[in-house]
Amino acid sequence: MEDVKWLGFDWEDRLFFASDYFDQMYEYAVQLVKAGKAYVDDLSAEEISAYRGTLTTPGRNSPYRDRSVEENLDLLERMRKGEFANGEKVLRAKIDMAHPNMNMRDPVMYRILHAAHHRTGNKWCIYPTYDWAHGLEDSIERITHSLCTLEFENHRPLYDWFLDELGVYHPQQIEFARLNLTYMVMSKRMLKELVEEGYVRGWDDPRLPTICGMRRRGYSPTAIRNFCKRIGVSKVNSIIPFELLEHCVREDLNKTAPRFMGVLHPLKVVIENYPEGKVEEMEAINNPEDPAAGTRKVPFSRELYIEQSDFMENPPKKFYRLAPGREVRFRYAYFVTCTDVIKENDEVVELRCTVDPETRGGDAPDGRKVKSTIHWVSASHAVDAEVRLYDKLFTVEDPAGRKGRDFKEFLNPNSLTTLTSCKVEPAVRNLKPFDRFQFERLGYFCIDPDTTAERLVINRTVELRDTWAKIQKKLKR
RNA sequence: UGGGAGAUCGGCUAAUGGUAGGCCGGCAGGCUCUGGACCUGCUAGUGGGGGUUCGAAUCCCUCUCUCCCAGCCA
Repeated sequence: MEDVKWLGFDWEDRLFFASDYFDQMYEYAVQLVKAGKAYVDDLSAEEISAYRGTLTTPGRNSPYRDRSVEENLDLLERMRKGEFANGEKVLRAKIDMAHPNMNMRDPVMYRILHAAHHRTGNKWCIYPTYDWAHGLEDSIERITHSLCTLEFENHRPLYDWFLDELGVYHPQQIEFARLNLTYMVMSKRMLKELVEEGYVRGWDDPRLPTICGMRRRGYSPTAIRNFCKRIGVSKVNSIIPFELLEHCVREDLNKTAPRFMGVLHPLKVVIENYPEGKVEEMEAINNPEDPAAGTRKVPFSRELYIEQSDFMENPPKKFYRLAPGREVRFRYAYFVTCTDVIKENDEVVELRCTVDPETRGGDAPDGRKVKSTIHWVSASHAVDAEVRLYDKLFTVEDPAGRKGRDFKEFLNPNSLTTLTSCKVEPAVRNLKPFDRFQFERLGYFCIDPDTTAERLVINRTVELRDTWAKIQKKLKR
């Protein structure tokens, strides 16, 4: 309920429980028995199943089907009173054991369950089945339309039958296709399995399509609602590309998320012509899409970190970022030229660079241009953070639809990557759990509730669209 | 093989007898202190066959394919 509210819905004082209608439902059952439309059956569950027939062959009548109204009334009353054990008797609708729709072959209405109910306690030991209760709740609440998913289409004739036989207010049941996402499972049963067997960290694991999971991942209510609007509602069984959801998330977050700088895979940079101990506060725009978001100060100093992937010693043609001898812009700071590369065992461990003091703020007075702008953080001011990167939970588009295969076979072993040596600008430390923001050039992120005074934990919601990654793929081909 | 439901660009979705449109993706270009965002253009579809009609995605017939149903689950 909390999740639904977070999504932006409010049912005001209209929170209803089926169990509030148990008395009324029982009265309705008595009414059907009196009309000769329901009977108490002594058959066991297995026997009922055997008597039901199959999809292509009709069922047989139960030997108890023709009990008198008086006997049925008496038996039902004694079921309610608790005179029988679980499974000993059921109340069934008397419809047609040869009906082509299996749901119409004398469906069970009440079964005996000696169990406490979370709202009615021990008042009842017989409980209505879904098919029996569903239409009654809708009718009692006088709703106009009852929406449900496609698999209940076969149940609509029964929904209609109960209401018509009772002669009560008759809402209309309308079915629609459930939402499916690529590389995901959506069924409660499967999600429960993932949670309970520890394949994910809980119902709010950011890899799950649960509302609390998406919230923890950093998806906004607006994004989720826009997504739902965009995909529409229909009766066609379809699978929506996960990428469309991500698109909607980016679309909203681009407009609303404040920007920060953070380095996921740090590479140390020393600015040789920048004095030791000097610190400058560079002015940065919080959100270029929203001038009202204002600006902030970001400290710049002699020792910085940049992203490892923003430097290449031997850059290919279309690589615009930092390389030996090349000048790029450090966002909101200076034009920086790489003068030297320090390596240990063939691995680049540090860059020596120089700044052009004339370019403070990020523009050259002589009008010269650079091919790219990269992000950075000041080494001495940086805050350490753990960043969790999420990838698709499954390796195939439709893990639930692989006939004869367990969906868990397709779990992506790399759906979670934890980075522990990330360096982020100091202002990020002021954010609260669930706050959403962008690390410039990297993607959208949010503060994970695992964050404590000692530990900053950040979830990556979704990457920015990455044109460079696309070019790289092309180059490989 | 009984019953129910469905089929429109690569994906999703509009058009209910009158110009097959939108979004996402993809491709090409523009712009840019985020290779982001934004802007422009292009791409591409009515499952097959027959019929009714001046005119069919839409109505009729037929075929094909897909999904759901044999819980005292929901």
